[in-house]
Amino acid sequence: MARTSFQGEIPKEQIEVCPVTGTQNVIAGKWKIIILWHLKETKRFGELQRLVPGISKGILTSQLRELENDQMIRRKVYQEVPPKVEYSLTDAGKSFIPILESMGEWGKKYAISKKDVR
Amino acid sequence: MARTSFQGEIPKEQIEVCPVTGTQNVIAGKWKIIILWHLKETKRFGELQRLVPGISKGILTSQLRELENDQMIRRKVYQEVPPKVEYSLTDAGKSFIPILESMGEWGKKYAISKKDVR
DNA sequence: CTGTATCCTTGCTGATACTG
DNA sequence: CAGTATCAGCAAGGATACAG
Repeated sequence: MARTSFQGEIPKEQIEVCPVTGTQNVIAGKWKIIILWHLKETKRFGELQRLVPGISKGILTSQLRELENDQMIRRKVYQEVPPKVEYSLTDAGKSFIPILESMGEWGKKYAISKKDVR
Repeated sequence: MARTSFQGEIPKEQIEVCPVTGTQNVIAGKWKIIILWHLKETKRFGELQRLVPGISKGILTSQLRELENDQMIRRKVYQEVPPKVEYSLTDAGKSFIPILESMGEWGKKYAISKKDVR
């Protein structure tokens, strides 16, 4: 299968040169973009897991935690039994949605049917 | 150091749900965004290596090849001695620049000074 | 239901040496 | 100058079992 991943963090000097790097550091993570996409509407943990097929609870948790640390999403816990947790976008997260939309539009035009060529 | 990487490719089904995924598959790669950024102007291999501190020839080559396969950049070889190779953006690549600019703007506002918190 | 803890696997990154 | 080939290391992703 084609490789599209990356590992490690980009040095800070690069952020000066190319501010996009800072953004990249936030959205890097295999599922973060998809998660943000779905969180345009507030969703519960279980919903997210269902919406993102193939993701395990552990990974979903870690991605959510990182997004939370980056202040992209908010985590609201309802003290009930059974537990209920809702995730929603922060202002920063919301402000990123237009970029996701742009990326989606671009992807429809250019990124489809290019895979499996290598 | 904080982790921001990811590994593996996102399943195709997800592309239907979230077209951004296709875009993500193209720009994922530790240095691809920086490379595209610099390629707003045509550059030679050596220039790129100098502009992106810390990247090795091997990695730079592989990232360039993947971008080429994804038809984001064009590779022009001058049959000379010593060899000369120029890289430039394709139309698809150029059309992605505005998104990079948006990401840069967003990054300046939201992505700075959030690191090293985890 | 929503996690946490642990271990394992994958494969990208990066370095080095070599080539046209 | 612009690569290619090879190898090693390690971080991220993933699975499973357990917990509040």
